[in-house]
Amino acid sequence: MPGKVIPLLRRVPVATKARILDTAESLFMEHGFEATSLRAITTDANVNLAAVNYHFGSKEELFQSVLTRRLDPMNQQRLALLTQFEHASAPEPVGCERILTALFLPALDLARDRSRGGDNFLRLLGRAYADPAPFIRQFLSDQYAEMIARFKAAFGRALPWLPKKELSWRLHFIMGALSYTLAATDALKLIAELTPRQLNDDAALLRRLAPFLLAGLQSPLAEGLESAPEIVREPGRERARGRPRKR
Amino acid sequence: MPGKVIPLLRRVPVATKARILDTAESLFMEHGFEATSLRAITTDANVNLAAVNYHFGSKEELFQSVLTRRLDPMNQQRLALLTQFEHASAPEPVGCERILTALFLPALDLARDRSRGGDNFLRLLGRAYADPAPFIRQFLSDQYAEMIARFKAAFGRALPWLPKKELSWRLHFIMGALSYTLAATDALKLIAELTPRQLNDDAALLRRLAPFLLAGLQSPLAEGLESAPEIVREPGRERARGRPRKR
DNA sequence: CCAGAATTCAAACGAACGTTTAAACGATTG
DNA sequence: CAATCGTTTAAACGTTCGTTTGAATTCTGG
Repeated sequence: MPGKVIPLLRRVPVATKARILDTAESLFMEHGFEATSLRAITTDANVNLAAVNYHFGSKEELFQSVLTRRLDPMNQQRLALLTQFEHASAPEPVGCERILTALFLPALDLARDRSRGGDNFLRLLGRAYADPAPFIRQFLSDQYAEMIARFKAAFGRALPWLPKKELSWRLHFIMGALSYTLAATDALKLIAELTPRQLNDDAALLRRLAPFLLAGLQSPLAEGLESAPEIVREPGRERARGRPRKR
Repeated sequence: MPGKVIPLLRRVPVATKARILDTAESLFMEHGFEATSLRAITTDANVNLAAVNYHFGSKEELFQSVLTRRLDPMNQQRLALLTQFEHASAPEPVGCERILTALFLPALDLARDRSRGGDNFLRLLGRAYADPAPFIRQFLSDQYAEMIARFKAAFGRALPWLPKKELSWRLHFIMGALSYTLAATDALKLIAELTPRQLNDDAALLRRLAPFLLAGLQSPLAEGLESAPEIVREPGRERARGRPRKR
């Protein structure tokens, strides 16, 4: 085992590495981590099978590289934007809407940019969130830790009346809705009569999602669900209370 | 190929099938579909390796059986509850809150019932939503089609001022937040200082989620995100506009 | 221009996968 | 009891997987 090599600036290998990253991003997006083989990636990228292990070490490290390449700059943008807003509104705390904007805008920006993976990458990211593989969960936690902490603090200042615990919940819901919405755009076509173009337009999607989540975030504290009136256990059997249905 | 056999009521085989289902549910929950091998399932269930193919036909059909066993009754409960509410409030349309209750209560009921898989199953379901495998997506679409249509119509009557398209989006967000929240409860521990007990209590989770989504659902129509003030491309570099920060 | 490092390449490795097979088993039935 | 049918069993099948190897090749610095 000769150890990992740090390639200086050369011509060809850069192209190989980049081609692997692009192809891997596309295939991971389409089939998920487990179901995407290194052979499929290297074949599509027109590189040798061993190239992945040579340049990245392992399949897992390749996956992390695919994520980091886009995720790291995006989270940096989010933090920079939040900082910018904080300076602008100081000493007043930044409003919820602008915090949400700082969270969503970089994602929206990425979704629009085809040269940075466009919609595909965000979908891959959304799926990674729900992936059971421990190395993926650990990786995402590390990548997100700083950003989440900063945004949580900002929300806390914007919603001072909200208990810390409740804020945690709501932030959890926001990240969940964001991730899922990006990941599963084609799973629930049945919900919408949206045109296919609209369904794949993550930018429009994010613009719709933000006000929805803003309302939930700012909603007053409420008590829980009403208790069950009576759970009907037998499926299909419709109890004919009140006027019976004809036929 | 002697064709699939319909087992009449016998003693032992029922136990085998049930043991496979229970074990598969647990393992699929923990590692996902692809990463769970039939060998792991059959070993843990103390049955022969060939038992899965004998009783279910294939690994995919086993997975569908695992889902159907819980999902079908739950969706039937949802529909029955909605029907019940509709009868109770007729001729007035059912309010949003009660529709949401009809959607969440059966899930909450399932989460509480350890004998029906408890939290585990809902987490498995949430992950299935984001799974790229076509057979899973197709299966979920079929299973959910009727229920989604009924609930969408109900929401449409409760929110008559909302354009159909906007309603589709919001319903999409609701299902997304619900699925993701159930699936990824341990992925984002960093968001919350919730005790581990609370994190695994899907019932409490659903009770928190419902009011949050209700607020978003009922929110007035809004225009999109504010346009970008300026995306900062360089990470880390903080531009000192306005008063410069000390230090 | 040549020594040496970096990269590519074809081939193979061992392990794990889902599925199939054919025989053995065990309870039910005529 | 013998025949039968559903079930279980152990073994094997053919594939595919991620990774490793060692030689060939390409590029680079002195």
